[in-house]
Amino acid sequence: MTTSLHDTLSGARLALEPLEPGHVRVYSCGPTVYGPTHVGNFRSFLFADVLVRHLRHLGLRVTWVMNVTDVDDKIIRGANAEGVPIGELADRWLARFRLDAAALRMTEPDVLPRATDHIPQMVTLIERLLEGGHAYRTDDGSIFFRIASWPAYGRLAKLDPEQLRVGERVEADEYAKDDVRDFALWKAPKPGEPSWDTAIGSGRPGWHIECSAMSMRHLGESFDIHTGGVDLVFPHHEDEIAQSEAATGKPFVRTWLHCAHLRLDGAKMAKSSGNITRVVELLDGGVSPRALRLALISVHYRQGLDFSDASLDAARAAIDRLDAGLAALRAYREDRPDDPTVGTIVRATRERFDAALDDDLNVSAGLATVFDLVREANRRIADRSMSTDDAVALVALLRELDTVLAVLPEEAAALPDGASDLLAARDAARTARDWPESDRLRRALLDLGVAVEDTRDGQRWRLAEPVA
RNA sequence: GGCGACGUGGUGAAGUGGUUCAACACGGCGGUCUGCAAAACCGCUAUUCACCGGUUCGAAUCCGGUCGUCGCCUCCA
Repeated sequence: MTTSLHDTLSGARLALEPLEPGHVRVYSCGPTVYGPTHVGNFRSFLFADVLVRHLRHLGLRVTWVMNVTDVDDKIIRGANAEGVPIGELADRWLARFRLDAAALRMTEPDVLPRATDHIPQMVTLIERLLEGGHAYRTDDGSIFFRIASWPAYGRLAKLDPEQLRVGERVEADEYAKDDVRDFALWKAPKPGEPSWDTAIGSGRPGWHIECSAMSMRHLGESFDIHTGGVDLVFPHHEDEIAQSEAATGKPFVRTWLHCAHLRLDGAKMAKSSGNITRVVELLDGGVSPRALRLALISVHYRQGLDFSDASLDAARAAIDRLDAGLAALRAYREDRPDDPTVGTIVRATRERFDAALDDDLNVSAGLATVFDLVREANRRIADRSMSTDDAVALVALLRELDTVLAVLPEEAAALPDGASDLLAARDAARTARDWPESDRLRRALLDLGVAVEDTRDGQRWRLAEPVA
């Protein structure tokens, strides 16, 4: 069994062979913290999350680094508008990002490095580029990468450097560039902008250099996997490759993974076009975080995804089915010999699931195995053909697979205050065949967020999710 | 203008040459179970994979063309 992933640079499916056997190093382009993160951003983060979770489920060690861009034009503009330092604005939105990430059950990255904490590493990298003749300084003190010095430029994005259309808006301080296509490594200080005094002069970093500096710092000059949204292919990742490999002379990244866009009303969801849905708005609006997570991960990452209320509703319904199946398994009691087919199902399901994820993260196919498992479990519950221990084994498998998907309810879900008394009272009412009281208590429990269902094993409950 | 991706049922969406190739989920219809409800289970819901032509014993899957949708070439996950 081999994990294979679609690499953007080669355009081919590559078997995952970590540079250090058994240890995979992953870098993901994270948020720019100048405002609330939208669901499109999180599609990109969550696909990396699923990748990391899957590799760990396979038993591999993974070091996952996700950068935080805390200095750029938009942050500076936002901070100036509020009259606060950029650090204050960045801290505020980084905190919000962490809340969103936790709600969506994104794995905590091993390192969440901030650009402003890595100025020395960026400076060192720029010095190496200057020494190697790959960068030059302009009259105002800015430093640019010389694209003409790097013949491989354009390989990732499949763009011919000669054909690059030059943007109409050229900033005044960039007129001094040798070539309009050259990109900024270091920007000379300007009034109203933060600036650092360094060995290469005063100023602030360009956008791309931070990812090269931080990934090298935390993962080494060559590492296994780099992820991001497709819109980062050019120029961001193209520039990262050029500046990194020009500085080190080593291959930068083994496998480039890019996820397709989320679409809203048929068009790409992007801050610049205004058609965005923010995670915090959905959560505040009562959308189930688990349904949102499922909606964002259930479509293959290289496939465009239409985000809508309907897709959330469908995800919510799918979550309900999983919850109900899990609750039914946990409530199941039958004193009988074990069902010999259960062990077979457990092994086959795990194998199919891992194979699906190994196949370029085919989450849809992986989910299909989970739902097949739920149906098999429900069948055995319905005809009472398995033992209590069999049900326990199936719950354990669901929990195991959910270490990758992370959509099942919390293991230690606690009953709201007073609910257990109501459940006991309802149980007594049912024994007395007092149906009006039983129905009244069922409604009362639902008001507390506890859904009760009656079965041969007595009543069983599960926590109702908020409406999606 | 250059480059690239995609087009599967009522909906979302797997599948990329042949043993269930049309998975899985949502929705709908019928049935079983049940004090009621819910959940669940069973059956039905695409003889067909944008359209046309070709390759092949055989294609949703490969090739060519047509139409359509989207993305990148500029900040952007």
